[in-house]
Parts: sequence; structure tokens; C-alpha cells
Amino acid sequence: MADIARMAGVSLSTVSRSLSGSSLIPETTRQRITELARSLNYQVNIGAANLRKRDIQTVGVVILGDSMQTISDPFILNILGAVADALDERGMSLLLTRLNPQRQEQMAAMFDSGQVAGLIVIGQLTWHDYLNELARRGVPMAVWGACLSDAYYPVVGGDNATGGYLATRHLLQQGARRIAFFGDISHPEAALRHQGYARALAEAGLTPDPRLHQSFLFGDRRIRQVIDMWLDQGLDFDAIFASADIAAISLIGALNERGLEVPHRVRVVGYDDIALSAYLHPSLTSIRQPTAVAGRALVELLFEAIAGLPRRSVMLPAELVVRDSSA
Amino acid sequence: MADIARMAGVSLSTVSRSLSGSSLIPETTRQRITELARSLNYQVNIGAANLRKRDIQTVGVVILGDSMQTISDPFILNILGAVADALDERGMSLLLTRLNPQRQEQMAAMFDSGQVAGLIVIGQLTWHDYLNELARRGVPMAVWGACLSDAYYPVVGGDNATGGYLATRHLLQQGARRIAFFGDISHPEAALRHQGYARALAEAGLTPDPRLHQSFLFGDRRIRQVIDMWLDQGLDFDAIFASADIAAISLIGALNERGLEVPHRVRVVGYDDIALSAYLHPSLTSIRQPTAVAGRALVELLFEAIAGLPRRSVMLPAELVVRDSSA
DNA sequence: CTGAAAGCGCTAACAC
DNA sequence: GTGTTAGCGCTTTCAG
Repeated sequence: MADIARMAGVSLSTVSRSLSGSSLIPETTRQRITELARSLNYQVNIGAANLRKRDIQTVGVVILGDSMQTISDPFILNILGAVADALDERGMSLLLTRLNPQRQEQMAAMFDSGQVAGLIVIGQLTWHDYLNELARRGVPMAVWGACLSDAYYPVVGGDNATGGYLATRHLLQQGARRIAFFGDISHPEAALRHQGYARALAEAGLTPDPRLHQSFLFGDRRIRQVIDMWLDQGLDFDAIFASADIAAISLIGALNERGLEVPHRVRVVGYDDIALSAYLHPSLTSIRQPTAVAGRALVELLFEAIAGLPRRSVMLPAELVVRDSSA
Repeated sequence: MADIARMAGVSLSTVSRSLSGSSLIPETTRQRITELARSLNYQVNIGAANLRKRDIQTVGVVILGDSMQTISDPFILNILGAVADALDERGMSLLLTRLNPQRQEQMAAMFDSGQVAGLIVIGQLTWHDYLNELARRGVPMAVWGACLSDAYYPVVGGDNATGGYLATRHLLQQGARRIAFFGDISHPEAALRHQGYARALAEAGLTPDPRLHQSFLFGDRRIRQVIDMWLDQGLDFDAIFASADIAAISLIGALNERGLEVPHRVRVVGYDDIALSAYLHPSLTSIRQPTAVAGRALVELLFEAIAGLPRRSVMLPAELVVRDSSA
């Protein structure tokens, strides 16, 4: 910037003002400086500017992980994409971090070290208490997850109870009676989906069979093992509601392998409606969650938190998308 | 930091030195300061430190997009994950940006504005010339893509020619004779895969039929239209080699819809070996690319570029993974 | 309208 | 070992 000032024959202040679009600077000077900057590939040093302005143009996005493995749920990554777009629209940068439970503290560090103005957390999992703690400490954030009543942080999430209800009622309407549930109910989102599942069953005069409830959601190998186990035990089931499409996909693979045709022998409904679901064979019935809206809402809520506005949460509708796997 | 200095009864320098682990500071003082920092949730302001140290702890990761749509190829996101891990190991932060061709300049801006020490670009597509231009300008970077001979930037990529060859030879060995190719050969990666495809055909005494070459890779709707078109024209084909698993998956869906069973009527091989491919029905034969190694290599090459070391490129092996779709 | 000067939070000479 | 000081690149009063 000093170079430009010298070359343009003006002071630092003038260049600074000019480049930041101050209306005090006459068009001609402004043009000259802009031109000079372009030809030098000069861009204002954002870090230094922020230091002086005491504001940060970056938001931390944290993807929470369950296992040590790379997260690859397309749904999560869809939300990430939506958040990236929404942040982009506001001219904010996105600092990405993936965290597993062993490194909780790193989450706060991003904020405490002045790297980011706030945090968007994707995947609430079992971090509820820690997130509450951070929020109490005044770390601005917005979380994708279940809208827990005792959450001290703003949440954007789907209507998981309704989603679970819709999925299960649909299966019942298709004639299913012995519906298994796949999902880790230690995660609030899955727990709510399970509530909806139970409610739909109750309405049909049925009660959930605990033997048909499986907590292992991630890890396709384990999903296959469960199917094997059920079949070997002669357990009776004619439908499965899986709390994530990626689990449903593994399930369908395992069922096919054991000769149980989907949907004729076993109907399957997933959750999230990831892009691939429509192109599977059979295509997968699922509960759609509006990820684009979610991304926008997360960013909006985070900005409200940063601005010190009262915390609020957003619950997005869940929509049943019927395809072949439940026909 | 000033607070801590005052509370600890020492000078700013002592706190700074202590927190950055200088061996000059005695254990006892160091302990006291560390303790104080922890209790105040204090973390050194990275931006200010970097400004002073004139070094940046952040790397920009750019995901290049073809269309205006959110990118959601799991393979790309796998590499992103691997890069994130590798960066993490080195204590670097990851600034994520998604760019489409309309906003090329933003890529340089990340570096010029001092936000990042260098760029990792995922998805070379048709950006080759622009990437070369940046590299010439001295922007440190590393690119996932095809190892082009006239690339002025370091590249990490799979052995696309061999991958294409392996896929096609495998199909030929399975008895296929009329093998279609799906992939946009304006992208260097796909072009190399097509070369391998042509070579395998040549070895079998066959020549590629241009009518069986389809450039549309993204957009499942278009893929279906192509299948419809081929069938309506009575075009003869008994196998398809698709330059991406996500395309192969759409293809299989479209084929099934038209009653062409995979693999009995049409064999299919994809590329990338995304996680889902193993769990499809039929499971998808594909060419595996080692994403974890790729992530590590990209980071390594970027650091070499930043350090001013001579540019080099890394070509990773392509491995055929045989599954049901080509049986 | 424009320039001089102070200072954002931190580190690194350079003294003591 | 420790403190003092200058200054990283920028913005913003405050004078002119």
C-alpha cells in the first residue's frame, strides 16, 4: 500500500480511503489508485485491516465427527456447501475444521484466538453440553441439530419428530407391520425421529419391538452384521426406517445380498434425501431436509448472535419423498 | 495479553515468550502464566501474531466448479477431507472457497490479500491456463488434476491413462465389444482416461465409435436423456466406462429404468471408487484413486512451493476394483 | 478533500 | 532472564 501511495503521489490515508470506497475521494484519484492496485495485483491485507478495525471477516465452520474416520455423509457436506454459499453472499470467509470428541477445546480456540467471528457447528451429536458451555461463555454460534429445549445456543434443524412420524406412517400405510428402526438415539436428532416412529406405531395400535431397534448407524460393515444377525435369529421384520440415507443404502445392499428383495420383501425409508438416493436401484424413499434453507438460516442466526440479538432457533419442515424402496 | 502480564506481574514480552514456549522462561513463571491464560480462556491472537511474524498459518483450499450448482461429488469431498487432515497435522488452518468460472480472480485474491500462504486447488477442469498464469505470478499452489506436461504448477493426480486402460481392458476381458465412454474430455483428466480407453480398444483390434462417446458427465437428467437417445436410435452397446462414479450411478439407474439389466445386458465401470459404490446394487466396479495419499501429497507439494523448492508433481497409481456391475 | 500520527495485538531485536 | 521499544499493514481520528 505504501508503494501505491508513493507511485500515485498521495498519502497512505488517501489510498486506504480510496480502496475502501470512501466517498471523500474524487473519482479521478480513485480511478488512478484502483488502476495502480490492479496492475500490481495488490489487495488490501485483510488481516492487518481486521486487526485495526477490530472485526473479523471469517466464520469458523466445525464439522463434528463421531469416529476417528473422515466424515463423508453427503448430507452433512450438502449443508456445508449451503453454508459456504450463504457466507459467500455476505463476503465472509469460511475456516473449516473437523473435530472429533478428543479435541473439543480446539473449537473454542478458533474463536478465542481471534481467528473467527463465530462458529457454525454442523452435527450436534452428543456435544450438547459442551456447546451449551461455549454459548454461556459468550462464543457466538449456530448449530445444525435438534432443537433441544434446554439449548442455550441457536439451533437450525429439521422437524425430526414429524419426519420420523411421516416415514413410519407411510410404511404402515404401505402395509408394513414389523418396522425396524436404525439410528443412534444418543444423538438428539435420531432420538426425535425415533419418537415420531413410536408415535406412528402407537396410532396404528402397535408398539416398537426393542429387538428391532439398532443403534449402530455408521459403519457399513456393522450394518450388514446386524442384518445377518436378525436373519440368523429368525427375527421377523417387513420394513426398516433408517435415520440416514447412507445407512439405508448399506441396509439395502445387505438385504439384497441375503436375498431379501427391496421393497417386495422389506420396505425401506431413509432420512436426509441425499442426491444419490434418487438414482439408486431401487430408488430410495426418504425424508427431505431443505439444506439450502438450512445453510442460509445458520448463517443468519450466527450473525444475530454476533450482533448480540436474542437467541432464536429455526425448525425446518420435513417432507416425505416417496420412491421405489417403499412401494 | 496485557491483562495477563499485569496479573502475573511481568512484562508483555515475558508473557509472549512464555506462551510461545521459549526456553528462556523458568518453569515456575511459565506455569503461572499458562494457568492464568487458561483461566481467562485466553489464546494468542493469531492474526496479530502473524502480522508481526510475517507468516500465515492458513492455506486456501479452492474447489473448482463447473456449473453454478453446489458441487457434491463425494470424491472431491474425500480429497477435501484428506487435505484437511494433512493440514491439521501441520497445525495449519483451512480456508475453504468454492469457485465457478465466473469468479476466477477471487482465487488470486485469497493469496494477494494475505489471507493464505498458498492455495490447494481441487479439480483442474478447464482452468489450466489460469492456473499457469497464477503460478507464473508466484502464487504458491498445488493442484489435484491431470499431470499436464506444460503445467507450471505442481500437480497431484491419478494415473488417468492407466486407469482408463484398466477399466476398458477389464470390460473387454469380460466379453464386451461395444464399449461407450462417458466423460467430458475438455477436462484433462477425462481426456487421459479416454486415451487409455482408446488404447485398450486398439489392443483388442477395435476402434472407438464416436457415437458411443458422451461428454455430458454432470447432471443426472442429461445422462438419462443420453441413454434414452441411444436406445431410441437403436445404438448398439454392451458396456459403459464412465469417467466418474456419480455418473455411473446415474447411468445404472437409467439403464434399469429402460429394462437393460446391469451387468447382464450392459456392463458398467466407473471411476474414483467412492464409498457408496461398494454398497450399490449391483455394486459398482471402479478405478480407485488413493485420496488419503493425495491429500497428504497436495499439502506437501504446497509447502515445497511456499519454501521455494523446485516444482514437482506426483502421480498416484490407479487400481481396478472389480465388483458386480461388470461381472 | 488530504496528510500526519496514533494504535490494533503481537513478536523480536536490543539493551539491561 | 527480563523489560523496553520499534514496527508488522492497515484504518481512523484529528488537524489542516
